[in-house]
Amino acid sequence: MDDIDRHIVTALVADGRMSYTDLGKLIGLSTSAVHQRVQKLEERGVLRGFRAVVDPEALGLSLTAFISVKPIDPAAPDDVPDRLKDLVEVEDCYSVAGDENYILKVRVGTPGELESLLARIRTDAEVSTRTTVVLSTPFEARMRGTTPA
Amino acid sequence: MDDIDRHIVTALVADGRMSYTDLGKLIGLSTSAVHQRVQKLEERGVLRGFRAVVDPEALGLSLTAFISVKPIDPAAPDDVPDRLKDLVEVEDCYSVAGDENYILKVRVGTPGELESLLARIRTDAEVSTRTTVVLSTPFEARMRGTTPA
DNA sequence: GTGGGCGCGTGGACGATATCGACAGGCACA
DNA sequence: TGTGCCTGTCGATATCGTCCACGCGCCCAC
Repeated sequence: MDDIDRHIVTALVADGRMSYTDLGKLIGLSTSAVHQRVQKLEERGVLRGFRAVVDPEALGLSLTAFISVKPIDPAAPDDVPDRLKDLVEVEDCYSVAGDENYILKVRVGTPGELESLLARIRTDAEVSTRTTVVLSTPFEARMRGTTPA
Repeated sequence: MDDIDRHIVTALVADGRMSYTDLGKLIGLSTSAVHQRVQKLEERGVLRGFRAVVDPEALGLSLTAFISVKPIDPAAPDDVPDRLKDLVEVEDCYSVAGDENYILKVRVGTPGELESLLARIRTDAEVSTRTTVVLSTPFEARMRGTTPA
């Protein structure tokens, strides 16, 4: 994991479809060399994969919210993530320190869908919830590939 | 935006480097046809781009936190996102309804870095902060491409 | 009914790219 | 001074992206 690797990672975060040829020219290495490095970065788990970035609005998911979650029975075994993983509306699930146990980020289309999602979360995971609705998203999913430029 | 488009989007979210040839076979269309559709999806902004997914730990960013932010002077003009956009540690910035004005997601390497980041946020944006540290991440950045399977 | 325009998909051809193997240089270590 | 390892270059080949011409079905005007 040297500077060249960091440079590669940065470039691929910016453009995941960049060809190895272009990548090589960009960082001053042959096509094969960058190819080998990318493969090793994937093997080591540094690069987890490549994915398309989709506009949630275009999919009709115009309402984003954070839901803080706390078990109703603190003594019960904690398998909240397991119980929530089938709810496709739940995009992120973080276990956190603090008053609540988990923070979820969810995306739905309408307030009505949010309401029924909350009901499902409460019953499926046996938790109480505190919801914060997102009004706008100044920026999101920025990634510093460790190389500032 | 029909079922075929949704299918394409789903496939590209799962694997952003899938070749047009494979994509065509997968959804039962010729290479050229999927190529045209993907281009239009990009033009329409449904597909915002392609990026590599990086393991933050591999970059030495092992500490994630949410920071809720509230202006010290509620009467001051609200340009918090502008003031924070240069802090590369801030990955997401959401304007939210509720007691606080913004929720930030940040990634740093150490508690010490979090401390100095908080100081910078407070002075740069003239806000008070409430920080929730992430202990673990059961899942993150899931994407429903609208096609359940 | 007929003809034109249009959106969408197909198939082929060409150049570019990914991918693999063989080989060369630098470096640490014995 | 070898020896092994890592890393990069180079070249060959199959595959892929990209572009173009064509065909089909649909809608609408006349």
